[in-house]
Amino acid sequence: MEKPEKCEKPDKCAEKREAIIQAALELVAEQGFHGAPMAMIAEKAGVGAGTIYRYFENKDDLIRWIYKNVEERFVEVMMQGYPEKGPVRERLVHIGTALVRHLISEPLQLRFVEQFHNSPYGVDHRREKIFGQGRKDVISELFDEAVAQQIFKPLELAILFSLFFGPLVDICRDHILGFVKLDDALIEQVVGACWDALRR
Amino acid sequence: MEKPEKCEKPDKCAEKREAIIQAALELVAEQGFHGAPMAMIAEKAGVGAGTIYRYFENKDDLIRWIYKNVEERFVEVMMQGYPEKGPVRERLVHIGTALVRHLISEPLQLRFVEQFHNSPYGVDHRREKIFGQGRKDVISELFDEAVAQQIFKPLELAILFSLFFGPLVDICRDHILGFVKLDDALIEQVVGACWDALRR
Amino acid sequence: MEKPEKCEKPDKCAEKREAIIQAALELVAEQGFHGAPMAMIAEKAGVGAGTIYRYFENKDDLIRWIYKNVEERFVEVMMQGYPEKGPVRERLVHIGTALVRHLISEPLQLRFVEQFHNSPYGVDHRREKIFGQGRKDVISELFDEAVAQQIFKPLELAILFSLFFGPLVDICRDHILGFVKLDDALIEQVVGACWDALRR
Amino acid sequence: MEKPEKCEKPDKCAEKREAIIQAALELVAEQGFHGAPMAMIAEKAGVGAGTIYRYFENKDDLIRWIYKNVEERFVEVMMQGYPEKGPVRERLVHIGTALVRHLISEPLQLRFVEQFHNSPYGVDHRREKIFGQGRKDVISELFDEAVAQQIFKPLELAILFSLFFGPLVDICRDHILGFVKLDDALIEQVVGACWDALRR
DNA sequence: AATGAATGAGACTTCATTCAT
DNA sequence: CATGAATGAAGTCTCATTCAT
Repeated sequence: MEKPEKCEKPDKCAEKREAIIQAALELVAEQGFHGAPMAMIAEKAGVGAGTIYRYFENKDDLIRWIYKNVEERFVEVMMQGYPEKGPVRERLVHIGTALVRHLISEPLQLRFVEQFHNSPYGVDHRREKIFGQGRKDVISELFDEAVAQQIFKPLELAILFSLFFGPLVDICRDHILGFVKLDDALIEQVVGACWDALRR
Repeated sequence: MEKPEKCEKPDKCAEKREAIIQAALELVAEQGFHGAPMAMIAEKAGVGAGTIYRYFENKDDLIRWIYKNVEERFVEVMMQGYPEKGPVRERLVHIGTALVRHLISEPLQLRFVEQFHNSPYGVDHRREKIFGQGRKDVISELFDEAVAQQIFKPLELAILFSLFFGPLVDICRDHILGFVKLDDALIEQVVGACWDALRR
Repeated sequence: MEKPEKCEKPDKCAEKREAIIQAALELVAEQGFHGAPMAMIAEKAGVGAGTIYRYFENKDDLIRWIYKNVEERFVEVMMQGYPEKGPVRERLVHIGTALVRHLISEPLQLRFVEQFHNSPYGVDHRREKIFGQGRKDVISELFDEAVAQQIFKPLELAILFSLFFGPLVDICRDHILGFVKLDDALIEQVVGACWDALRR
Repeated sequence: MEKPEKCEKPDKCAEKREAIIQAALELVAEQGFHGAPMAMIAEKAGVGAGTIYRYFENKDDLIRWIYKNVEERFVEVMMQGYPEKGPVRERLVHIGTALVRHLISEPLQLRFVEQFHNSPYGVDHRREKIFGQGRKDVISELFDEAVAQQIFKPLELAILFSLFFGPLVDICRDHILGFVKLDDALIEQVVGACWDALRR
């Protein structure tokens, strides 16, 4: 992930960039898009309003960039300690558990992603994700493999993803909002339930 | 679906009300809240800008009213032909199938509801829904019963709901956006998968 | 004061007219012009919004008509029991006392008049009053006479009026708003003070 | 007359602020509140519509700020050259004369204040002025002293103020509107008349 | 490179007035 | 005649973006 703008003092610049991103992330996560005007983001980041435009073309660009980063972070987390050689179930449980643990430890990221999905760009993004499958990622490969081995139900990838990730994200949201209280045991049960949905 | 405003000429009034509701529903569903200014709603409905305010106190009121109605419609649909005396699985499959059929036949309603959930009122609404369980509805009762009979996993209602309804809604969205193509056979499979997630 | 609109059922019409006038008077007096929209006046008067326009050309016309009536009422009150043959002081005290008594017994009329004086028409009205002295009224004659007899200071009528009526109206307003408490004795003192201002 | 908003370039900012204040003062004075929409104020001030909101939170804030300043200016003017040690009559005449001279030289300020007094805030302001007499000002002290020395009639402060200031303001308004023509001699006579109203 | 004051399009809402019923 | 639903111009205020410093 290269920095889209050149900068002579990398440290200083990276700092400001990060401050802007963090401020925008927090505001959008906590107040929604409509509660995150550029002026407020700038103030919270401790920079001038015009400065944001030196790092991002416009508000959309900023938002999209944050989304991309957060999503990549999700993948990183799921790949950390991924038992590449383990059986399908172990690999899937690892992914689900890692994701849930991350989401509830980074509530702002989850809330941001949810805000993003409902917006003009949300749909575009998902379209690109599903159809622009240029590069098969590890998770897609796992699902494909499980289908091929007749461990999973013979369904399209998009559907399998919804069956597995949909409930996990919903339940994490409920945890963050205080509607349910996840602990290690419960996480295991929930991930297990999602596994059941996929299993033949 | 009662008419909250008095009106001397029910026909004419109901027409305009419906036109406003339909216009707002479409615009919000297709463009998001941010793409549905009151002036545009009025124009699409073929009424003057001020006319909306004869039927709804303000924009929030309009949006909430639509949401409430759409949600009630969802429940109605799920309850239509509900096999009250049938086994748990049959009842659950009926609910899931009916919901999916309705959602993909009324794509605007689904998109609207998704937009609504991300907004200042979205969270409040869910909170009230989960904690203000004054009146147990038929669906909650079904789930409670299935847990008591040890047919479902022993999990909280909120979690069971996420496991069952979360993927269904996600997949319907993907169908609407053209990412997957649901037919009767596929619907059955998907609902079956969600059942598997709940089953002990 | 003829009724500007013809009407076949004088009773019914007069009733509606009065209701409209009373409603407008109250609303303007209590909430100011900005708190008295036509729709609210109509509702308070128990008539349709459009009905007002059968009796008055527009809002300005309504307001002006009320003002004219209220002002005429003031004159009537001051002329009631007016000691035409009495000495100047007695006549003036009668006028002042009668006015004060009326104003504090009809707070709405006072408040309305004050609202009226500050408005686009307020100035026009005063201009006409001062320069369009076509018909000398009794009060102007009294002041002229008092000046001629060298009882009053040799000042213009407009100034003498301000010296006498200005404080009286102000003090009545303060009474209505609860800032001072007028009783018969105090009224006498205040009118006496205003007399002192005029006296040579 | 402190600047309530911070600004890095005092000169430029103060200029715009002043332009906005002057524009609002003129429009309100000449056309009333109803004739002074924010867009018109902005245009007259030669700034963008949104700019006003960098200096004032909202329209009320702008109006109140102007009023406060104008009122303070009135007090300043009356206190300039105030003969603190002189006899009561001299002090009072100074106050009255200074006020009248100022009002007729700054007709916009007088008209503005009169507009202000008739408005939702007008009454509140007067109430606070009369009852919230936390800090006795010089003028109140003068009146209190004159009552104590039995120079003035034994009346409440609010009444004495109405007797003295009421006619002065009214007459200044008439001068501004061209109904009377004040000169030094006439001012002296009028102030003298108001003194007579107070004197025992 | 950074700032933040300035901008003005556009959002929501109100209300005097009209006109079909 | 009376009604009140409908209208749309106009009001207040917000905010993404620009640009002089």
